[in-house]
Amino acid sequence: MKGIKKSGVRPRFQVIKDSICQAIKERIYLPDEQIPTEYELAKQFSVSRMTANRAIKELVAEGLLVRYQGLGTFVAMVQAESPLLEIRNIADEIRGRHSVYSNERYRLQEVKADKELAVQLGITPGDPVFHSLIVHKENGQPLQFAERYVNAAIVPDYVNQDFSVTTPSQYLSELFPLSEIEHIVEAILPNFLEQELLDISAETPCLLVNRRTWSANNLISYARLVHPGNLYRLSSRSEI
Amino acid sequence: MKGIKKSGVRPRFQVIKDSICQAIKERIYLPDEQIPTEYELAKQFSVSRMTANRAIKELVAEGLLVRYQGLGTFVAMVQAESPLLEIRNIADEIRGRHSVYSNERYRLQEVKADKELAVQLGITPGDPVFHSLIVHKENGQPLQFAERYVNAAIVPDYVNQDFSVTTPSQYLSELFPLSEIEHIVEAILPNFLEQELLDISAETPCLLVNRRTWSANNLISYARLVHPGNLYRLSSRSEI
DNA sequence: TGTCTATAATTGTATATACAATTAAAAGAG
DNA sequence: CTCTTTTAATTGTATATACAATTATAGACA
Repeated sequence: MKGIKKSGVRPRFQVIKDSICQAIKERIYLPDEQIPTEYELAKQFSVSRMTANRAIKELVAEGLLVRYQGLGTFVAMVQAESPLLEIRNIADEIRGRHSVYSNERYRLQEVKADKELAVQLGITPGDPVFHSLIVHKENGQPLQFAERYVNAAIVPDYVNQDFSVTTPSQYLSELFPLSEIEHIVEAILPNFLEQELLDISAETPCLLVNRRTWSANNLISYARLVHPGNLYRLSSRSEI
Repeated sequence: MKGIKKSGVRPRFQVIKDSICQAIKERIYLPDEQIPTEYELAKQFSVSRMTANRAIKELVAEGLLVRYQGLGTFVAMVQAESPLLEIRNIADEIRGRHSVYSNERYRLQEVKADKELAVQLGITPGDPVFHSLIVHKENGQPLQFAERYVNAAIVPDYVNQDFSVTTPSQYLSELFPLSEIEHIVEAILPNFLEQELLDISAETPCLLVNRRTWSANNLISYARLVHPGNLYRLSSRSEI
């Protein structure tokens, strides 16, 4: 009969994973410390480099390790520190609270990308982009300053749309189905325009959500969503 | 700085992943439908079976596909994108990799819960809690002000631990395996103590991560993690 | 008919090898 | 000394190959 030993045999890559996990847990490998290279692990466990590579690659995916090409593999600095956040459409969020949603649209025009914007959109400074600016309000109180830049080379007709009948995100999602989305959250103080439109003081800290969207590997848009810190939070609660 | 769209060549396994992703998205492959076998994909994309295997294995890890040995690979039934995004600290990218970690511990003592803390921990004002305060630093620069309150009624020995050999999170996670976790992120201006310990001005906006943890329906701890907004960001990037 | 068996299909694991890409450090040039 | 170039170390990707494990099914057999 074969197959009996199967239940007892752990795959070799799993043995390596377990060993590294335990070493991290027992603080034999400390945070940010370099662990043995693939070559060394392969020798140590008498496996091929590919098998050691698989073990490490999976641990990286699980967040226990980080690795840098040319440098090595290191124990992740912050274990289990990554929150899950829900970033929702602001209008839905406001309506979900049974509040009155409204907005004010301030601009929709073609501009030339400055240096920073060019970096964000992966284009060349001076390239044309479409710029729109909307302030979303809850019960008349400004809750989000939403500035969006769209790559004009990819979406040339964006500026000609009538966004009173459709919405920018609706228009974009139909023509350019979302393939990838990036959010970066940071804390800032509002600039003058943001102070004015959000009706807040210069000392009110704000949550800034930077959002970039891709469609079929094209970087379509970059949005800057500014929220007054005293009115808006990102939260999540999850079972493990 | 990379991490932006790889402009040059896309790895072959990535091309296969993209192709399958898109086919799922466009409902060319329907939920529960079998997709081509590794052998067929390898032939179709003119790659080795190992490369096709990698593409599929990663899509399985991402939840788009499920596979059964001996049967085949199928489109996952639940394509329900949770709006929850896993957000990770990208302090590494901001600071670069030449970092030396250190921390300073300021307190570990039993205190009585005030009204606000009692609300957070679901206890009665005056109940005992353990309070610890650590400032995490890299290259001597303060990066996180971490204030943690632990319910003393549930974890009575917390204050007696020697946290130079173990860590608070390690101790807690072993005795009280995490069952639920809540994060609330907001933007604040630092109070005087935070300014001092983080070595920032009163005008530096900060990201505050409020974290509460549960174990077996007991509210174990409440942590207040304050990060200077210019050094700390939360980021997520996900394929759809 | 019902049950066991062999087989084909498919995924799972493992190896040896090769070359590319990235990084830090050493070596060299001025 | 400073700047540039080269080199070594390490991870990233890719291939060809082999055999193991699992599953459904077709076929053999009683």
